[in-house]
Amino acid sequence: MTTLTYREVKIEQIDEVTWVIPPVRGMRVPGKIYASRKMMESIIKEDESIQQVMNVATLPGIQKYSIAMPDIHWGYGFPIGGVAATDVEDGVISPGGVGYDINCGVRLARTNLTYESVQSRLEKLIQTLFQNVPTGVGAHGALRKLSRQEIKRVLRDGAAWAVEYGYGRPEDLERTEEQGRLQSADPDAVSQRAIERGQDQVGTLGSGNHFLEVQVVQEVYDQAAAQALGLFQGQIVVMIHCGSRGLGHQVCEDYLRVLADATRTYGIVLPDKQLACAPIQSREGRRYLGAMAAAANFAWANRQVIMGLARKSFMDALGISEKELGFRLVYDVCHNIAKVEEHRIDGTVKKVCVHRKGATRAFPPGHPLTPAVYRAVGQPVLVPGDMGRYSFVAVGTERAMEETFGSTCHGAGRVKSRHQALKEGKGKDLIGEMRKQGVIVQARGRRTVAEEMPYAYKDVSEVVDVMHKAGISKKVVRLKPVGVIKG
DNA sequence: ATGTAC
Repeated sequence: MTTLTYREVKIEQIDEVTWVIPPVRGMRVPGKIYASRKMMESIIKEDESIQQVMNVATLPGIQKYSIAMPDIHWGYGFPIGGVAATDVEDGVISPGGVGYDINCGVRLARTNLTYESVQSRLEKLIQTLFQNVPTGVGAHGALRKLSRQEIKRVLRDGAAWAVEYGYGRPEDLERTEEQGRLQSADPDAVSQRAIERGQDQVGTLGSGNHFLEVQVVQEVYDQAAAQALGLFQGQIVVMIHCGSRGLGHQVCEDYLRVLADATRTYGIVLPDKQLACAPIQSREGRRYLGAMAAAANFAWANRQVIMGLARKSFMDALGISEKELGFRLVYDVCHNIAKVEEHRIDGTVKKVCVHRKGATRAFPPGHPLTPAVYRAVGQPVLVPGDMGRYSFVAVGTERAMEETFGSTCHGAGRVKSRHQALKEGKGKDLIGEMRKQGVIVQARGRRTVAEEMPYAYKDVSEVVDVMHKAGISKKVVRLKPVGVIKG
């Protein structure tokens, strides 16, 4: 074991994949980072994210540790790949701890199909998906434009709204984190402008790192868990990664302003303005939590509708029945959210507000919030990688409850900036290169493809392996993309 | 992430 120095602070390695930052300069708790030594060295060099872990540790009411996953990188105020739990009674809530894309998340659907059986018709399938699921920054028009009243129902009911309209089955809800609906949602706390932005965007994918991928189960690490999740080697599955679109973005923007004022009102002293926050029990704090929950519900409805569009695309493109297809939700996780949960701290169960920003809930086998169908194996964890290599499915553990407020990593993390990736991708036939590697890509813009190419990302397997070694989440399967639609 | 700047 060893130490590394960051801005004159000695970061101590406590085991192969865990590092602790001592509480210095106003930190109320230590920092804890999961990473290999190699990763840790590059994290220290790369950006401000270690400083952000330390900044988060100064927040009023923070419990145990300011935590970061191996896919940590710089974000607005809080690092992306960070977890912070604050005491519900005397702690704060911060929009920076959730991020702009409220309930950005991932959903995985399984099918009865094998790669072998669809390989020759894959081109048509990807084209059909691209036609049916609107992609791109301003993507709109998957459904008729919804009235303001209807959007309020989306904000209140989440995924259940979409199921009611035929974009899924009631059992999908049992396989969605929080059953696809936070009851604390307060649609009246969402601005008129945010609602207007959402009216035409339910069922749209968006841009950036958002995607819909047709993938193949490439390797099974845990046969029993894979079977419980309905997964098998060679199987075709669909991964959907997107969030709350313009509506969630507007909610974040609106409340950053509100909470910047609240920070002053309540006399909270912060090392960085971007950590703007308010006591959870304050009027401003409660209102943000209500609006955030409403935006989270919008994101669940969005992913549920997209899944419905994908199901229909499969049936149409392949000319098969619903029964032959066997399209079923495996699970849907949030990557960007703050939620009130119960956790054991110093031997007593306490209500805390867990901010997960670029982190995944990873509840263990037996936990009451792990769906009954997965109670024996643990809550599924979905970790997208890059569009060329692979993504992972894992499950949560008891260790996660003890050490990370039931949380694990969420993705690969960038290794190159968007700008740098764009520069290097210029003049290259990136889509052609992907095709040679067996991945059909359909995208709205060439720029997004360049920004999102595999070389722009770290190897997600290294990230997942760190969390596996730490015992926080357990690998179940690896998924290889064969078709991608993007913004 | 985002009607990529009110």
